[in-house]
Amino acid sequence: MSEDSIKPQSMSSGPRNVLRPNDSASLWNCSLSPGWSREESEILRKALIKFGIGNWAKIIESQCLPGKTNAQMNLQLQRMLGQQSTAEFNGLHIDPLVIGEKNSKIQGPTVKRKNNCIVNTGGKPSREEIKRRIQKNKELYELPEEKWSEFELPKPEDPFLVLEAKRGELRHLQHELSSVEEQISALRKQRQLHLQQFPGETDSSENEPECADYKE
DNA sequence: CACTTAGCACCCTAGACACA
DNA sequence: TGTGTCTAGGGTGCTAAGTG
Repeated sequence: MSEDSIKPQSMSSGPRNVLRPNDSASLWNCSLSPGWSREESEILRKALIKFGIGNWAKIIESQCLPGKTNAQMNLQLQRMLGQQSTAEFNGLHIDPLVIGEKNSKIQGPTVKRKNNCIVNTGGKPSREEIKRRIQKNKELYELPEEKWSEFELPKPEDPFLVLEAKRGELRHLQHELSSVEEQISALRKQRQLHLQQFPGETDSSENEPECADYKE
């Protein structure tokens, strides 16, 4: 830091750099982050068991999770472990959800949590302390090699095939949307005809939800 | 209804660490 | 020793719930 008197600013004020559609309703008690699908989370879990916790370079190299950065994966690991500090599991072939399950049961006034993750409050542990914890966690949680060595991770796909699949998905959704729009339009016409024939009846459509959201 | 508060997710960066 | 990587911890903006 060059300016020791200035408080570090992690993010500039004003609008955020990235607009996130997933800035959404509360996701309490949900292990998934909005940016992670259940499948992706499961792939990461397997990759962590196979390559070892914190071995981001190998996971990225395997291309089993294209587009994910080590920062994103680390955040998801923290959610799975249920604790912010990951150092004590570094390099271990463990199931992070086992630790997460254990951490979720830890309660008490001294337990500080952030995003449902236990935050380290007792000062930064020394190198020796971390090594000691790694050894202990290895004895307690490490899975045998014959278990994780046969884990199958998704192979990197041809980006053109991925693009084509996404286009197909988009076409399907567009078709579904126009079908729903047609149904709505037909119902409206039907109702108008009915009201023309029986003008005395009230228009029950007033109680219907607005469909404006469907318009692009 | 407007405002406040609580709690969440994601972003960001300083500093520690590993390695060439 | 320089450089790149990793990660702990803090900041910001969001929504839901609470309150007057």
